[in-house]
Amino acid sequence: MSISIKDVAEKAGVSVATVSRVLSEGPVRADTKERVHAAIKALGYRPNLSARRLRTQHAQTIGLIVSDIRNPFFTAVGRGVEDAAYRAGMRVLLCNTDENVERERMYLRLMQEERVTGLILAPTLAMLDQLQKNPLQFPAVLIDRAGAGGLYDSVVLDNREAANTLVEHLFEEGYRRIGGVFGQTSATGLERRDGYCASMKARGLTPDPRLLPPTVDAGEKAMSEWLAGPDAPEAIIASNGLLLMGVVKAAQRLGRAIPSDLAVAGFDNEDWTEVVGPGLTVIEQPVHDIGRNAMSLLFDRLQNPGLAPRKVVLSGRCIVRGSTLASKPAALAENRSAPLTGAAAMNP
Amino acid sequence: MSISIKDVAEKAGVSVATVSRVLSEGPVRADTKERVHAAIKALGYRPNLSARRLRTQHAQTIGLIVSDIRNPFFTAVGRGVEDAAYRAGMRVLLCNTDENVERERMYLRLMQEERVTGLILAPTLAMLDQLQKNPLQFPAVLIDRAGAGGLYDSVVLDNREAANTLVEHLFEEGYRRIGGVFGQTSATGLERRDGYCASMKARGLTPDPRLLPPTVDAGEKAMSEWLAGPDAPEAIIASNGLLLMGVVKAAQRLGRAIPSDLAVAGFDNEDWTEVVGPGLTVIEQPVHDIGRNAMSLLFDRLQNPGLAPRKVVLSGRCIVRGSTLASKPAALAENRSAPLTGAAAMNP
DNA sequence: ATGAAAGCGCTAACAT
DNA sequence: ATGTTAGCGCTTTCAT
Repeated sequence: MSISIKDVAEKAGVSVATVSRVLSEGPVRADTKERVHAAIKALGYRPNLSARRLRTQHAQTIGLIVSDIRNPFFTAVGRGVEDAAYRAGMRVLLCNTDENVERERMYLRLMQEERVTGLILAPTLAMLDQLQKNPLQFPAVLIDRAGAGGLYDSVVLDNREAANTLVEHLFEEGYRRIGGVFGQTSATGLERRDGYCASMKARGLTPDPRLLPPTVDAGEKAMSEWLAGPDAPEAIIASNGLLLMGVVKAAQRLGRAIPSDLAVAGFDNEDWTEVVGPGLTVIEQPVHDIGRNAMSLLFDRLQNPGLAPRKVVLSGRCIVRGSTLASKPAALAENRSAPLTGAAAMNP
Repeated sequence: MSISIKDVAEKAGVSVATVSRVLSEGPVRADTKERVHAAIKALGYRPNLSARRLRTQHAQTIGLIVSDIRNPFFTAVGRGVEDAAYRAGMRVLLCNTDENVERERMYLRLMQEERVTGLILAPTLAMLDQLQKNPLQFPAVLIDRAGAGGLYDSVVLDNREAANTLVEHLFEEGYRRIGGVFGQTSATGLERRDGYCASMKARGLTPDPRLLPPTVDAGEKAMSEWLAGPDAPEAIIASNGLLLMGVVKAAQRLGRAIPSDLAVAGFDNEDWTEVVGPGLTVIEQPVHDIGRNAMSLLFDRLQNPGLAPRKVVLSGRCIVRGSTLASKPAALAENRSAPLTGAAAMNP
């Protein structure tokens, strides 16, 4: 049993109410306040947050559920959330679902049992669906992956635009057979795929998107097979940093030079994308802003629960590096304009 | 106000005690149990963890305080901890101090206010000191950075051995002017520095260690100046993944080729170290094991508080890649054996 | 300015 | 097997 407010009250010769007032900076005479502080120090008293929360019905806690803590995108977003939360005197409860709906459900339950003040959530596709049917009991903001739904506040990237930017850039550099690997567990992965497909078609090219688990290993495995086959692309787009890493690993393993054998572009401007090979062309997401915006939407909603759901759409910034800047013979470039299906047809 | 056990009891026509028994799988008749479950479902009841914790005096919570969540080493350790915790029915409270003693103290206070069951902590140097003077009120396990102190259980890498392994490897490859950058905020950084210095001296070489804040930027800045100066090393050791990244960035910025202009070795086998340049030689830490071992020590202590503090020392594995494998003329190698101070002296 | 007392939601004796 | 009740540590009326 640890030291309670009662022990402090006894030691200071006052009532528990007075101690409580001292703790909450209430009206207390200076000398009694001093006596109480002395007692607190002498006993090493620390308030019990469980008791306080139970009494006040105020958790002062923001839940943050992300799908993969190993993904630097989410750690960066987390920092944004944390900074804003602590400025507001709130704690952050960080949970990691591993893109696993089971765990996601478990953590959502936990959040409810903790009676969190609000929640910031990067849901899987499956969860996104459930959230529309069974709305949450507390204010929530969706990040990174909001889908179309209109029940929740959200802050996302303009994924279609960003994917289009990458396709456009590759097209202008002369690439035609442009493939793409996309995370299959998130609305974001799908949106980037859609943007890619639309952009390809708009240029008269045949899209070749592959949906994968958003992990390094899945990316490497899929790309290894793809690159070794007859329908190998001459440029590839990866929908997040983990898949991008997988692509690079596969290219290296197969001895494909970047960009001369394979041009590479992707999402997430992580440190390593700058130093690998000739540098990787990426869409940089305003990671910290995503976190901050999410908190800001959340606080607005806490103050005014009646607000209509808002969607904040941020833009990515395309950082062009050497991985997409092959300068090659025009002849080869000509060759490239053959539609992707042409080559694919060679492989019945 | 949310739904409480009382509402459920009323709806099911039983007492709150019975509901509580149902929740804790106590002895309840099958049909009443069913009625209670029905009521729970109908009302969407979820237990209030604050109340439960207050009553049971059992937080069922493991605190985890790390110094930098952006460092993949710590996210990986975190996963190990989380896995073990959830298997034991415990929650993890993850906090991130940014190597900032202020925040570290704040979080330590928070842990106490949450009345955590136990704590896993990667302390800064300054905190390590305080921990010896003012012991914590609850069981704690130090990870990554334990220093010499004997008050706490700890699980660490054999840092001196690992640093020696790197020096030895570089020496055998013919490098003589071997510099090192080490994190200045952790016992681990200092131990690796000491191991490096001892190993250098044992080979008749003059060590040139630099202590830095353990960040990419600090590493890049320091190395840029170092490499541009007259006492530039021909090989460099970096004491963690962030500094290692800084070294690589600096080398690239200055147009130094790896390994022909600068050999590079470091700690932490992150994905990117495999794909950058010729691949980076690194010490791989058993990251997941560190987390798991920490939890295991913690649980042992919870069951038996009287145990004497134990220190688990794990070994790193040296992964040799191209960044340290320059094959160069013997003449150059001869040149290299000139003591580092010789060159340094040219710069008064 | 301070104290007495109720009660937040829950569990665990102790009754029945 | 089930109900009654005390109390975990705290805040917050309501008195004084």
